[in-house]
Amino acid sequence: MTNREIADILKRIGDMLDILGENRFKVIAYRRAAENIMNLGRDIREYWVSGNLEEIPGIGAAIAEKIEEMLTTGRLEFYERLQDDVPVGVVSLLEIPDVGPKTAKLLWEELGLQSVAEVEAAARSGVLRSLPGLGAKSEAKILAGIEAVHRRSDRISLGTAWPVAQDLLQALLAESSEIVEVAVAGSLRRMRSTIGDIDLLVASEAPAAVMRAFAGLARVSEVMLSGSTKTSVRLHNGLQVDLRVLDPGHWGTALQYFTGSQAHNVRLRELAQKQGLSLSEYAFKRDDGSEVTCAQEAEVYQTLGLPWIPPELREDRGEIQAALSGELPRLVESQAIRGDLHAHTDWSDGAATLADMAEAARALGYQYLVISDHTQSLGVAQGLTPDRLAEQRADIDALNARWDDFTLLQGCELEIKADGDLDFEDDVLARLDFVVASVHTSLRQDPEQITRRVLNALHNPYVDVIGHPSGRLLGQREESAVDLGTVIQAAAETGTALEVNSIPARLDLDDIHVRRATGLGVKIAINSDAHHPGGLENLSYGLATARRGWAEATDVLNTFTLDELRAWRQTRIARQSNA
DNA sequence: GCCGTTTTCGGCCCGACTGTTTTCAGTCG
Repeated sequence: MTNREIADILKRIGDMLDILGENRFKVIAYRRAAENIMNLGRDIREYWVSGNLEEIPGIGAAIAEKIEEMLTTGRLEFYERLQDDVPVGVVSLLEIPDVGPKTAKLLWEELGLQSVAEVEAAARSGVLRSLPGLGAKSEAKILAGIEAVHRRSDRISLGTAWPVAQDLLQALLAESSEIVEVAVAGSLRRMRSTIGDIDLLVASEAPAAVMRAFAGLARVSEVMLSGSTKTSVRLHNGLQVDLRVLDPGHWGTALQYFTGSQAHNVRLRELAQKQGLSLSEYAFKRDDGSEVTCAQEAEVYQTLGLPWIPPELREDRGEIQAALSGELPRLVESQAIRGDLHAHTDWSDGAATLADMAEAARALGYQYLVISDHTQSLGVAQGLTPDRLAEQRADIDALNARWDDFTLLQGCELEIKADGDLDFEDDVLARLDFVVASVHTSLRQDPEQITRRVLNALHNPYVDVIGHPSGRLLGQREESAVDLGTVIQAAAETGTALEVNSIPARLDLDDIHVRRATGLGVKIAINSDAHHPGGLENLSYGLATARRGWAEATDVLNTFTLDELRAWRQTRIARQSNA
């Protein structure tokens, strides 16, 4: 069983116990364990084999025993027995917004409903309103929630949400003069790869006026909810946006709170409690009722004796412990990026010329740009033959005479073919300045096969980086079956770098595997994979993903100067060729 | 069910909003 399968079962156990009305801390324990397993970045079997399951945060003797049973037998008796008490179909009712454990239990016990479809039918026929505690409004709300489920209101990508949020902030500032501070909060500020809804935060002395202005923005199609501190709207494009407006004096606690994550906040509040403080989005309260307010976010952490923690780290993945012991990473920043190692031109499937891509990279302040057009076997992308590659080299050399502060490097995005062979012979690769090798075809191979392909590329001394290693396309395609744990191990041995591809639908490697890779000394390359000049700017999303993976500048290949980059490649080729 | 710069037992975050409520439960983040 995979990490995800085990985590899914533990999470569902949490849901079942919740519906049964079990001790809520037991429920939280199962959910926390599931979350931490999803965050591992390595196969849970490794912990099991070495007898270290209980080293995973949130996993104690009881859950460790259950994991062991699942890994040994592929089943879990406890889970199967629970299904006699709560059918899995009842758990699925929790997917409906505004239906929680109590309502799910009610619908099941009173009406025998065990699927979203059955609840929908019951709601339409008007029987839900007869249940104790439910009325006509609740019935309508449940129906609306089910329609939202049907619309498959999937999470949207970071690259979609970020510009929308910036636009909304600008529009809000233009509409209202009563705004003291504005910020993006929530998972968007933490730069998660996908976003459920956009959270905006405003500090103002006139909240009602600000919220009226917000509800009146042209992009807003519907006001879903409005209270004295919070307004939720739906935009014409279907996105949900929550706006909170708070007093400027409470800005620090509010920004901290609404940035989350929820799990991070819970940890922080537990820490506060140990210090005799109660933390809310408004203030710290002491037992005697006196308050400590924070106008700046850093003051919140300072009050608890912590350094400020960057939003990208706030996922309860050990950041508070690291902050307590003074071991927070010094995350890589955009100024440290000296170049981009993966970009396409009209020589293959890009939209722009070599010169246009180069000038765009130079305008970003880069020292170098690697042109990595596709190679011959990727026909759909007009992949280059060795001959075409030689012609391109002449053009690149000619262009390089233009600048003394910038260098265009010739690379390629080398096909790792379905049988594991590479698309060029070594003598062709040796003439290039840089090589990114990627899988684009036969992504549905079984784990052994596709992992062997990537390992083969890793062991070629001329391959510098493995491009978008998992092959995922967020919301469209699951990652391939490639065993990233094995790939990362091998990269640590060969000295090959792994890419964090910055295309918003990819963000691949993801944050969890970045952390695992850098922890083993593997260099990562944060690349735009741009197919037009504007695409270079997507690199900020890859950078954020790397930061979420605790990456420091020294972990990132493209913080190197051009000389360092060349030396790195030469040294690695020499070492790997002798190995 | 997990966990420990007070604890191996007794804790485990905090508030807004909604609906069906005569004082609060449920859900959400």
